[in-house]
Amino acid sequence: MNNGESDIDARLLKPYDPSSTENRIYKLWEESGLFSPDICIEKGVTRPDAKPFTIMMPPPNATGVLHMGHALFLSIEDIMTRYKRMRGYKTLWLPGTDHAAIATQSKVEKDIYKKEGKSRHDLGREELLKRINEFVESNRSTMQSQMRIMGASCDWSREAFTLDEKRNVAVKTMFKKMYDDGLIYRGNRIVNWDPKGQTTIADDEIVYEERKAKLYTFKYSKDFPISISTTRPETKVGDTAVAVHPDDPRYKKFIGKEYDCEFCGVAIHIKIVADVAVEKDFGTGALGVTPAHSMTDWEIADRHDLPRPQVINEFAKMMVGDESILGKKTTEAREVIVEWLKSEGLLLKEEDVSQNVSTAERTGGIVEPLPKLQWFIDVNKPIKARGGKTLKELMREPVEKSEIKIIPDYFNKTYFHWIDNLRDWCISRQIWYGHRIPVWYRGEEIYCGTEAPSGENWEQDPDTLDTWFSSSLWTFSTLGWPEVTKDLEMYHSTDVLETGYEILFFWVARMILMSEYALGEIPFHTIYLHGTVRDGKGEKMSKSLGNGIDPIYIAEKYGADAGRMALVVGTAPGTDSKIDENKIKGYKNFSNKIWNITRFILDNTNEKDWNNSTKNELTEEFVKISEDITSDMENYRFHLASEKIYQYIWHRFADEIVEESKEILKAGGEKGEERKRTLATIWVDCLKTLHPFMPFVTEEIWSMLPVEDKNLLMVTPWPIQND
RNA sequence: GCGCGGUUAGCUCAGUUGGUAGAGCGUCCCCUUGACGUGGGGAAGGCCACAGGUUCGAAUCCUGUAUCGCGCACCA
Repeated sequence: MNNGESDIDARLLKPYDPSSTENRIYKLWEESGLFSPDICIEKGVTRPDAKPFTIMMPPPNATGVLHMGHALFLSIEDIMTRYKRMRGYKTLWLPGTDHAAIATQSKVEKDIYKKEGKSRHDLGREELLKRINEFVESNRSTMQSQMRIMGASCDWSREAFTLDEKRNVAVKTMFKKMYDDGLIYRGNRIVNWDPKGQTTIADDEIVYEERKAKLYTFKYSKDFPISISTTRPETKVGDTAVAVHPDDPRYKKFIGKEYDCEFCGVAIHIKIVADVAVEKDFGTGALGVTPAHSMTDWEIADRHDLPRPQVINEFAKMMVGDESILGKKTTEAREVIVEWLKSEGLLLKEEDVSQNVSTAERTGGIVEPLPKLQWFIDVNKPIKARGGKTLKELMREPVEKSEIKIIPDYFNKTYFHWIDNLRDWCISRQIWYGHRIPVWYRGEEIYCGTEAPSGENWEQDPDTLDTWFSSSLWTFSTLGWPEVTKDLEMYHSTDVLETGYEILFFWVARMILMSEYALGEIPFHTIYLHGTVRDGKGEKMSKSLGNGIDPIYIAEKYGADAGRMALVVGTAPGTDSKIDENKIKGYKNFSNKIWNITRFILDNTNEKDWNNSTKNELTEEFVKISEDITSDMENYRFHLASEKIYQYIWHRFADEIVEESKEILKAGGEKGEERKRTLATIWVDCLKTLHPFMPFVTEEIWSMLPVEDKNLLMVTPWPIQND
């Protein structure tokens, strides 16, 4: 080569090959220990008094392998982490996985049933849990190796699992604390019951499906004065009232009256009540109130002190009536009752309507609202230790006061809207996989504690906790709480919570709740919400659709660097994106481009050029760009920062500066010497700036540069060190 | 029903505090130039959904309309 002054690394003579590079580089990083902030201090790359920067990884569900959505969040969080680490922060990105109680158990149950034809009851609690644990362990290690493939620079030494022993201590401690404060109570209340999964589910675990249904209009009996409409006549055997709007002139005269009816062989007692929840214009303007099997009716019953007989059981079968309906499925009973109405001449109208049917997200079962004895968290009870504020207020205030900033900010409104509609949180689940409720019973006695009570004949509550209970403790349970550890003091409150907007409520809001309640501080000051990664057609990628693109396949084919860039460039926070293999290919080409830029510069420079940085128009131009990019990084505009460095490197540095350098270098002389130093100076800073986005190829190139006293690029200071 | 968001080049999308529009991919033409053909040079292509308003000036702010998407609530 022209000067022959430096020996080019043999690797550079071939096109860049990510597959032979990335694994090796990751090993290098991991073996250096520098993902851990402690080691960074030990090795002198971070000052002991540096400010901490902390991200808790949203733990992926232990149900499967990583998909593109995970690849997106891993990329964004790794970008933030690497950037802050290079800025000198005591940087902690703590990884973990979520046991995802219902999702995991139902997956394993399904698999076992398919393979062995056995139900969980055939296996028993112990055996099922053993199987689930095996399944989870194997998934966890798969996911961990996948995160390594993506280049995640997280601190594996602190890795956590929402169902490990330490997290179990945190869960039990929190439960007891809330129980003692009267925030957790056991109550017989209406819940969403999934007859298929045989468990309660949260409001957020319901998926509405639009279906066709028939709306029947009828009277309970011939002498009943008001007709009502329903799509579920079978529930009417559980009616205790008819509600009308207080201002409805048609029904005013009936308010307060009571009637005894014989409805399909069941004696019912109906009181006419006035309630503003009733819409005058819907149906007949009169609502048959079934307190035990409808959420809104339950609330009406609260307001009017109505009895709430349960007429449908946990298997969605009728509990009352004669042999014509007793024990029958609700759908069968419906037909019987409709026939009865017809034969009695009570049916006035039958019309086709479409309605939203509540189904369980995980099992697809039709949700049957039922009264059940369950554990709840009271979100409206004033808490003495928190100045009489309620949990709702504790969730609302930090966002209201901008102590917590949501990016993009239009999610603030969604957040407040959700809080306003929030009801008490049902936290008990009738499944086996999860944190067991730390409550024991003996006759009438009840005991709540982190350990079983002493004495004979105590029986622990068989239920487990909603998986979100344990994940809501994530920002501090990962740091050792309830123990006051050094980590907890150093890294909590954390800095950024990066996650998908779809779990703003399930998870993010509840972390705010728990942190404010237990520690009296915010769990993080910034919430960065990313969108959903969709396929080329704009459909949500899912296993059931079979349209998922495996990020590992992408990493193998194009390199993790290319995949990361494709996911990040131009993807504004909060907006959905489509994955496009062509785009990824483009960034693979970019990897090769910077590979060859390096070859050109190394070909034309000497060791001294790399250790004698210079300052001139070109270097100053890059400083400006670098400052601009730094400002983007500080303001979470990674989609712009990544694009800018890409633009600069390819279309300014390579296309123009390198091109014009060919002439200048040929001419030689002092100008040529200065140009060599310029190229080296700018290129060093380009690699640093690009490193958070494309860590592998930049680290690999860095290792080949004749820069003196260099450390790994991942801990080399960022070009701009002031904000 | 309530709320939120999108509507910008053929496609996918950026556009930070208002200063008459950008990228990637695609298309067309040219270039076997010593870093790279996974490349280089050039070109075409947009009344920034529509209608008003504020402003010296609007893709950007305000009002309304259309349309697509999402969230919540829910019809008993």
